[in-house]
Amino acid sequence: MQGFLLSRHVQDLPEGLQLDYWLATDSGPVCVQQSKQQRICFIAEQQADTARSILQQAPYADTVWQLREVNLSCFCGGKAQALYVSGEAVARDLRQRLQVQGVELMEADIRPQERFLMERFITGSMALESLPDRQINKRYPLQMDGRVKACEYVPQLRCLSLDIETTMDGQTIHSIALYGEQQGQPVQQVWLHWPAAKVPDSLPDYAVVAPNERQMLREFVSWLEDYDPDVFIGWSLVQFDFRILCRRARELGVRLRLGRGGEEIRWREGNGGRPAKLYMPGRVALDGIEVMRAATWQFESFALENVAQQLLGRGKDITKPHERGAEIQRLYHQEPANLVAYNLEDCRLVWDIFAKADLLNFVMARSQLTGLPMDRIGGSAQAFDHLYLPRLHRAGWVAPAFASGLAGESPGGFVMDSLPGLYSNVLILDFKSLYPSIIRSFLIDPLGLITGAQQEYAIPGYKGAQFSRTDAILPDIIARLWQARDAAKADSNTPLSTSIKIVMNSCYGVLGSNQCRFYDQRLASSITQRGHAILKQTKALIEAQGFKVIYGDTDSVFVWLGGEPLSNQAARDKGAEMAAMLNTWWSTHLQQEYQLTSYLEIEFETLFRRFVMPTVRGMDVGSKKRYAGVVVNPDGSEKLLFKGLENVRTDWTLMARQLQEQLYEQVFADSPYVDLIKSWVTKLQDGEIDDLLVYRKRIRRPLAEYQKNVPPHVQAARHADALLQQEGQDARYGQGGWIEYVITLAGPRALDLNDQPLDYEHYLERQMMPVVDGILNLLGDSYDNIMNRQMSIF
DNA sequence: TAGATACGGTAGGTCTC
DNA sequence: AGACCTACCGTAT
Repeated sequence: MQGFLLSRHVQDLPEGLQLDYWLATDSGPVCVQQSKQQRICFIAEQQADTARSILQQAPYADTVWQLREVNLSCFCGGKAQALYVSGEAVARDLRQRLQVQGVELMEADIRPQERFLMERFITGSMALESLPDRQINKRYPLQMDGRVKACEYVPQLRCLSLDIETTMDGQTIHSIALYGEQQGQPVQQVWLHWPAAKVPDSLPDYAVVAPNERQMLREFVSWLEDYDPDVFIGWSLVQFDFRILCRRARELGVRLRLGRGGEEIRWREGNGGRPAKLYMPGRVALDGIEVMRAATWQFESFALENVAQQLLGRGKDITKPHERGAEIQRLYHQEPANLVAYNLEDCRLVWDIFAKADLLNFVMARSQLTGLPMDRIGGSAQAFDHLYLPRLHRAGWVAPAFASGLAGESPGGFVMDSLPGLYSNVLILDFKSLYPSIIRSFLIDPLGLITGAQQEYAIPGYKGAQFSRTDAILPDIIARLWQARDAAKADSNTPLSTSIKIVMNSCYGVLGSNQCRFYDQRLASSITQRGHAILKQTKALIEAQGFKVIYGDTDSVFVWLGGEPLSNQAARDKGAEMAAMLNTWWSTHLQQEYQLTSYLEIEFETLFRRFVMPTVRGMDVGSKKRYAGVVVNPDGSEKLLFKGLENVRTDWTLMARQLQEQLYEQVFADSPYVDLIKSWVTKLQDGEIDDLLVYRKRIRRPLAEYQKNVPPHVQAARHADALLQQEGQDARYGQGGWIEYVITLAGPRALDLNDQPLDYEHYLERQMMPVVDGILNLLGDSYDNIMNRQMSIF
């Protein structure tokens, strides 16, 4: 029997730790328990005697813990001893006692439910060697203390989209909606509470009316027990819907026994800015926003209506955020049938977004790769540990304590000085997954760094590092991921290849973070500085062939093919030829210089028919991280591309962004641009484009924290909140958030509270002029020149 | 319990003449 | 008034 891990838990029982794993299998949910488990950490043998005496002085029976010699070495030299403790609370206390006395603990942060899995190389799924022979919660099969092992298994999960509507203060729940699909048929249900005497007769057939909120919650829970979903999805699902459901259930005395073991679910505030957590054994709650971020989706706003609009091309009925709350109240009281429909539609939007972006498969692939729980977002360091530690142990080593590597900063990517100008025929060549390929080629590895230091025939890194040719672990992990990604690509399995790419790239991120247990300046620098050298050498090789490299950032070079007219095909051929030459060169070079196999892989990626590299504003030096061009796709179609420029910046007005797009289009087509600019100026001054003059910016801190200077968006927010308070309404921006504002003759004002005239002069000088001059200066022209403005000082 | 650095631009605020 | 510095935000990779 094979199962996919839905959740994992540890219980502190008198006879030892019990690990609970809930699995989804082909025959439904199954619980696997492992009893009498222990918490493990390691202590260097030099500190073992000290540790032993501290442990003996602690008020616990010495059967609760054991300190034993094991055949493992520490990074600091010498052997390690393992400390086993058979209780979580005791372990916590003992760790505390040891640490205050200066005993350094290794791997003490690894939770037992994860350690059990990782030491068996189990990530997302496990195989049971014997069938479950008892039951839990009088319903689900339970296997106790059976043997389990790693496997690759991905089931169909039973998924439901959940959304609630509440009063504006979130104190009362009006309605709860669920949407799912089963065998292609929709499963939809909305609960609404409404006085029995006046139940409207026009409600849709999926609506269930309860006489009060308490009864509504009870019916909701009982329906769920019956339907028995594996996964809940939603929008701000844990942070909003489940928080309110949990609180409201407690207040009304309804037990939300939605854990599959019959547990009442619990909501826990996330500390330190992390998302809130839900305790719900046997089920998973996935927040669409977090999952999309993890899958590197980017939107100007993650508001459901915006993401739905962008991705599905359809949005919600009620769109204005400030009016939404009030509209829901009105619907509830006056048009309950529409509230029900609206509530369900939100569920369906989330469902459709998950389907369209293949989010569930992404989350499952990621879990299968890293061993992280499905609802654990981020967690790169934990994923790294899950893959690395068991292999390190097999090699006979224990991971170091935190911050024991060589401290110090390490540079990031190398960004070339750019050569500004307007070009034809520019290519981007870039290294595919550069940092992973460096790790793989140069055998960059935490263990290899330790053992390589003593070895004669090692590979040189940076900052004095030497890497072993024989002991590396990470390069193997990368190699496996790399092959899996190639296979996923060949299968067109996008969610899998995306998650592999993310996991591969996060390996550098983890090693480069000084919070990481393996952090060592030499490790991070041996990756990034090698990248610098590779990029510089690549540039030199291309220029030796007579082409000019006009820019490059971290893993890419921008090559100008020269002023001669060139067909797209000819340019493409040059790109492919150049990439082939470089790959061969690197392969030969690594072999000859280091006797290493090169996994570096440069690709011809983009052809620009026209290209602009701007200067830093008001200067002659070329800009970095800002450019634009006309991309020619392989099928011959063309597309305007902007990077870093105002056009892609959400904190610039739509006027500036649209003008930039149109202006660059004209310039790339060698068409006249004067009329275009003049007409924008006229439209602005005639008040025809006031709706394009809105700034939108995040207030990233609580409003009161802006002390040293008060930027315009904060001024607008403060003014707005003061006004709202005066009128007895709730302040909006106290805790930060987003604000839309305009610049008026009286200063910055929140958009929807403004009654002042707009400051067109500001928009001309601060939005239009920079955008226009950004490209015209390269052509020897300027905004002032076009508008015949005198350059006089007075 | 935690992936990184590099860069550009606006506007506010301070210092200097 | 202008030079210079800093805070803040969003972005590229």
